Formats: sequence, structure tokens, C-alpha cells
Amino acid sequence: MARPRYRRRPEDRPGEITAAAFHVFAEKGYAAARVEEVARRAGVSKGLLYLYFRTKEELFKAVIRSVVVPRIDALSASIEASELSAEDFLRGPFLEFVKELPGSPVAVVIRLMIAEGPRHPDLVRFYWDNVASRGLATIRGLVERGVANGEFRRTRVTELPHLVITPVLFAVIFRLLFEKEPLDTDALIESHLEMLLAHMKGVSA
Amino acid sequence: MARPRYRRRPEDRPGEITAAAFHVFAEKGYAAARVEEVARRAGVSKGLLYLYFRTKEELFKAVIRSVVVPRIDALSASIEASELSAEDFLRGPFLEFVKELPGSPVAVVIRLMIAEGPRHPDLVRFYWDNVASRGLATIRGLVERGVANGEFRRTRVTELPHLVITPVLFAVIFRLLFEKEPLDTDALIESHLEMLLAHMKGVSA
DNA sequence: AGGCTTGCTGACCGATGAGTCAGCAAGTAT
DNA sequence: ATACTTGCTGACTCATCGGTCAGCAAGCCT
Repeated sequence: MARPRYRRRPEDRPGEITAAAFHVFAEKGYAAARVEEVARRAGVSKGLLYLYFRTKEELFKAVIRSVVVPRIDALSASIEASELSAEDFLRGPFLEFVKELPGSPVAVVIRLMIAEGPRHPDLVRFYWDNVASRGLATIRGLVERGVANGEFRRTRVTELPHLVITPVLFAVIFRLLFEKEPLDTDALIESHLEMLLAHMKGVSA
Repeated sequence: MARPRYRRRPEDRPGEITAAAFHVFAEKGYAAARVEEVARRAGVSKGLLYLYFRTKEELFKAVIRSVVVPRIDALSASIEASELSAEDFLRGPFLEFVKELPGSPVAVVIRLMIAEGPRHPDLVRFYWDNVASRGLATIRGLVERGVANGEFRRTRVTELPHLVITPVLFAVIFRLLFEKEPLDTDALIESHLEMLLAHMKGVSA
């Protein structure tokens, strides 16, 4: 008895295709990724792919969104829900979240954004509006909460929340580029946080 | 009188071609860059380009090397030549050097390395051996000089000199990606250095 | 001037890959 | 069973681009 050559599953297809596309884009980059390989990995014909995504670029955008959107929601939620002091939040949930990033799909997205950003300005815009600026605003809010509490002094960190996450981006990129060179990214991020907290608290430890 | 259609200038060609290639790779990335466009910008035929560079990939490697090698030499030289204390060197020549990076050709090279690194492992190796690891070793040496001097306490920064340059990489990438969003990269780098020095000196300023 | 070397040109080739479409077959209604 | 809808296939087209090569001409001899 011949099994059917395929099953109709219109509900599942888009998700399967973006998942496959994520892997292909991750290892090849945008330009070198082949639409046909995406289709093959998704167990689908190239023609079908084009029924769900109008062009390769549309597919690319869908992939970025599919990785990024759920993360944002998770982060926002965890902050709202927390009753911790600023320092405890930074040492706890924040640190945990941020230590995951270098090994997560977000790292891949960051690489793709750096590599392809210049030719996909609307994607950069989307990323800025939904990830980068919101993340920075969140950190700034946290720092200001600490200042209001009396936990922290007022420092440049309020105006430049970027100072909090520089080692995270460094770790992401270092791992991406120099996989072979060992770097204890956890220690990097933790040491930086120690330094930062000491600075904001105004003690010399 | 008909001007000659071209002049023979075999000495100048390689440099002219890599310079043109730098611009094209910078704005298109590797895969989307067209060899013919490089040739056109260099005022040369595609055929000639292939007399000097065997393949597109060779050309790419030559471009990276041409930007990176002179910088290395300049940095090494300036460190050797200096008699300053560790702190003064960091506040002076080091800071100056590092503030230039986000707007320099090195920024472009960093983008290209991130984007194309995975498919050019020997280039990554070259970059690691000649730039990244040497730069890190230099910073570590500087910090240790400060410790030996009694200027600095012994901290994690000795083992993780990466902590010194995280804001530089951040600034490079931020500028590359979000050109439209203002960020005072000088202030970012300076503030980080203040924090770092306070930490290493063990004071709370 | 005539001949020789070689820097240089640009038309060409072959491969590759994005996107299309005519038609097939899985599922559904009758 | 039969007819119908539509998810799905894969062979095809057409443009693009890396790389080649036969030959042209600039500059240098003599």
C-alpha cells in the first residue's frame, strides 16, 4: 500500500518553513542561503514555500520576527512581575536571562542583523523599535528605580544604560566569531556586573 | 589626438583594486558584492582584476589584510614607544585610539568578519592571530604593568582584558546598525573607562 | 620603422538560483 | 462512485555573475 506522497497541513506549514529557514540562514547567511534548501529541510517543495512567502526577503523577515517576538514578551513579563530590589533583580533574573543569550537563537539573529541590516532598513527599524530600544528603556527604568530607592548613586549609567549590556554583546560576538577560543562568557558578564554595581553603589569592592 | 584608452601601471593596480573592493564590500557585503562593480570603480576591466587576484575570495582576503595590517603596526609601535604610567596611557593614547575605531575602516572589517567569518575560517584565524589576540595581550600587559607599579589592585581584569574593550565593540556595532539613533560613543567609552579605572584603583569615584 | 613583451580589454561561457506554473493528487461534498 | 476544491509538486525559465581567453595596444627596445 502506497503511503500518500504528502499530507495537507496548511496550518503547520508556515511555522515549519520559518524553523527550517532559521537553520539555513544561521549557517549560510542571507545571500548564500538557498531557498531550495530551506524547502528541502522543511520537507516541502520550493513551489509550496512560495505560496506562503512571496519572496526570499519576506521569508527572511518572517524568520527574524519569529525568533524575536516571543523573547520580548518573556522579558517584559518577567520585569513587570518582579518585586525585587534593583540590585537583586540585576543579580538574579537579569543575569540569568543575559547569560543565556550568547548560546541562544538571539545570537544568530544579532549576526544576521549586523550582516544584512544595511540592506534591510525596515527590518533594522523593526528590531530597534521592538527589541533594542525597549531593552534599553527597561534597563534604564531598572537603574532609575535603584536610584529612587537609594540603592544606587546617580551616575552616567542612567543616561547610558548601554553600559550595562556591553559585555553581553561582546560575549555574543566573541562566541560567534572565535568559537575555538575559549572564553568564559559567564565570568565576563558577572565580573562586569560586579564592577557596575560597585560603581553605582559607590563602594570600592 | 586620441588619448590612450588606458595606461599601464602594474605597480598601482593591486592597491587601487583593493581600495575599490573595500568600498564595494563595505556597502554590499561579500556575497552581494559584484566583481564587475569592483573593477568598474577601480577604473579597470574585470579581466585585469583576475590577473592580480585569482578569485573573488582571494580579493576579499586581500582587502581585509590591507586594512588591518597597518593598524596593528601602528598600535604596537605606540605602546612600545610609550613611557607613560598605565593609567595615563589608558587615559591618553589608548583612549584616543579606541575612540577612532567606530568611525574607521576597522568598523567595516569587523562587520565583514562577523557576517562572513563562518565561511572563511582561515580569515578568522588570521584576524584572531594578528588582531584580536594581540590586542588582548597588549591590554593585559598594560594592566599587569599597572599592577606591578602599584597603580592598580589585582582584579579580574587581568584575566579578562576583554572587560576593557567591551564598550568599543558595542559602539562599533551600534553605529553600524543604528546609524539613525544618536549615541555618544565617546561618552560611552569614556564613562566605561572611568568606571574601570575606579574599579582597578580600588576607589569609589 | 618594425618587432617584441606584456598590461590590459571585453565578449563570452557555464553554472547557479530565484521565482513560475501547469497539472497532479489529497481530502471533501454530494 | 463522481465531481470538485485546493494544498502541493517539480520541471522549467530567465537573469545574473564568477571566471576565461583570444587578441589588442602601450611602451620599450634596436
